[in-house]
Amino acid sequence: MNEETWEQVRAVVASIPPGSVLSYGDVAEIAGLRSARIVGRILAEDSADLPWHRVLRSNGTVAEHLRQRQLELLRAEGVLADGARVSMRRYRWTPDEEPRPEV
DNA sequence: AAAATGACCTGGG
DNA sequence: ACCCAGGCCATTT
Repeated sequence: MNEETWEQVRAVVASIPPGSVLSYGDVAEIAGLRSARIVGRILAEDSADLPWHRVLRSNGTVAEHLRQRQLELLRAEGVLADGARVSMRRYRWTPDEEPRPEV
């Protein structure tokens, strides 16, 4: 894993504002990578000082072993999950977006 | 060197 | 909702 992409990915994740989320694939795309797996791998390795909970699967679910923790952290900033699934429609972040329309 | 393993994604039936 | 196939790619067996 080269140093550069590692920092790229971290920078992208760090830039996600509270109350919004991105998928692993989104992060990969923004960071200029071709694989979402790499993003997951980097976060798995070291996510200590990042808002890692704002990154989830493209379908709004999260990995089993993180489910409790991640949804709780998201709930704390206003991102509500319907059961095990977060609505990407509502919370997905795009850098230029305006206030989201209701439901 | 070859195969398995992930905090993954997309498209199809 | 379900299952499956194929793509993805660094790291570890």
